[in-house]
Amino acid sequence: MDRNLIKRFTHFLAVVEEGHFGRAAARLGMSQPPLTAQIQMLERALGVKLLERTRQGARPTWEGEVLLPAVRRLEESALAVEALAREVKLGRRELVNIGCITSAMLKTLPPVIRAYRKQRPETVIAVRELDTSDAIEALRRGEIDIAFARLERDRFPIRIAPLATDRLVVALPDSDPLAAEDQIDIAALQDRPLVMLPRAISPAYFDGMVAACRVAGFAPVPAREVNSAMAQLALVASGLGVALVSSGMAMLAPPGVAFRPLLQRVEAVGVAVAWNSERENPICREIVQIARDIAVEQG
Amino acid sequence: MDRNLIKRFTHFLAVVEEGHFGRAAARLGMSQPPLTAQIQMLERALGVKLLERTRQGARPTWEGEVLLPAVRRLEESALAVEALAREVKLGRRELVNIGCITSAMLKTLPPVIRAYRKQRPETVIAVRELDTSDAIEALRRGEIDIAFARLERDRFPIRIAPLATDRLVVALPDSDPLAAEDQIDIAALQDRPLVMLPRAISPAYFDGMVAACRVAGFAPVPAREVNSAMAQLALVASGLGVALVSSGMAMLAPPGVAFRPLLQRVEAVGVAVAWNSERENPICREIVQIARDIAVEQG
DNA sequence: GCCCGGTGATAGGAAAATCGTATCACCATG
DNA sequence: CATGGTGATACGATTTTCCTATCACCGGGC
Repeated sequence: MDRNLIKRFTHFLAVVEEGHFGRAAARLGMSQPPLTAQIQMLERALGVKLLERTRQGARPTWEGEVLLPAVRRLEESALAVEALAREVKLGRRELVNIGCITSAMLKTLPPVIRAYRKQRPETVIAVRELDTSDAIEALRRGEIDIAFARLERDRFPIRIAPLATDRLVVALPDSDPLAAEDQIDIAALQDRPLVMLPRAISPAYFDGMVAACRVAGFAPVPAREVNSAMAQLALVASGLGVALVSSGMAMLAPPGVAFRPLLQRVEAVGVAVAWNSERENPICREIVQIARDIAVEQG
Repeated sequence: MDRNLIKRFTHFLAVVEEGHFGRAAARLGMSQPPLTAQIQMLERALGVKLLERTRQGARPTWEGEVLLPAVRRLEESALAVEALAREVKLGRRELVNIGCITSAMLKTLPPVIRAYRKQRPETVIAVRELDTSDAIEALRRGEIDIAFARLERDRFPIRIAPLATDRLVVALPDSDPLAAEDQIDIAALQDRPLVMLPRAISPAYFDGMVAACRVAGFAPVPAREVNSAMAQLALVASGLGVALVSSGMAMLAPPGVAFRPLLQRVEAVGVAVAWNSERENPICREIVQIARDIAVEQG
């Protein structure tokens, strides 16, 4: 990747938003001619014209329009990093806040909450659905006290207790020929478009899935990326691809989707309960213990 | 924003992933000393030490760990822009970004996508799960082209086409005595703790539910608020309360939860397809038309 | 038709950023 | 003690980015 292009994409966005090279330059704190030069360099590097220039200013070409949403997300990611860095520099809760990934929401969490509630009926329990990476971050910042997420090791100050191993299963459109089989050889997915979650959302899921495909001799080709496990299932139901998902998702019975186990028993990183050791308190300890006990009972 | 920092964040990520300045430099196609310099400039600019240096290489500090997920998202955004630019250059693809609320994810969206795909197999469809308020924002900013959300009227520049009416149903723990009934009088919920979504997430759902309870002579007491429909169901399954949810959620068939219709037919704001009239394009028009046609067929 | 003003593009040079090679400082290991 | 591996420092070269000044083009008004 040519990293010098990254900044230029944000310049492109400024011009689109201002619709005018001069005003965009002012906003970026520079003069107009070098901004023109940067946009032209970007266009040359991509081999695509991104802006139509008129006397009334500039507006995106069709190609520019297609790129725009992704460029916006890049800008927002950069702003998010910047904002987070500011907060980290400054360094700073109640009740028990639990974060939980989608696939643990209906399988792992309810029995834990039921048991905890028997012991501590007066504690307020708040639950948020979060993906693994957001859950880790929320633990660090003290926004949640406990997380149920797909993690395999401690990372100071986050401590974990593994609750279960997990397996990957195939989610298919129920009209798919492969759905007629009881089990599916992972190699059969070689040329199939895969609906995947980005690595950032759940690194363990992503790495486990990539590793399993590689062992079978191919690199998974992401046909689509989506931002949630539910969206993954929706695209499968829409016929846009198949997905390797955790077995926890098979507890849902969404119409249009068939779940099939893999012929190869592909272990995935299971759900663990996690907490921030710097913010450990009796409630945390109790919930963690309950989660462990239940995991042992369930084998 | 200091745009020169963006590239350096991606350098930081490479060092973390390699755990070694030398190997990270090789991966980035540069030599080690300037990489060291770039990281130090980044640390100085942020006023935060991001990496501990040891003889065995480098690993992130606590602060570095906190920033890491956001930096990963930045890197992936950049890769996504690059990948999309490549596709745009080849002129092969059009991209349509769709946002969809959870309850429409498996009921409304798949048939629309299936139909559209028959007409335009070369169009790339990207789907994101968003709640109603986020979907409106994303439409305004042009991050998505189409949204399926719970809306009842236009709000310039957002235009909508209603697709369906909807009804509220009761979600109960399946062991609940009330689950034995075929239909439930809403008044029976008067003293039951309700698991609710905040108004901000879906104003239409909230207002419809509050209105129905008031007609029955009581104000709903939110025992719990959660951030997603999935978390709502998880708390019901955990025995922490009951919920009034849209009938679309019953399609998930989650374990531990029973869905029962209300005795009173309580209409709720249904799912509508929405688009930004300032960014209207042929693809939007086609998808909106397909969604309408399907809604009419389904009655 | 002519003039004017607004827009982005071009030109040339200066400044800043980024880079490379060479070397250093430190530390663990044998 | 010698060696090797790591990141840091030093210095100079190269590349990138920037600025001011000016140009080319075009539409609108008179």
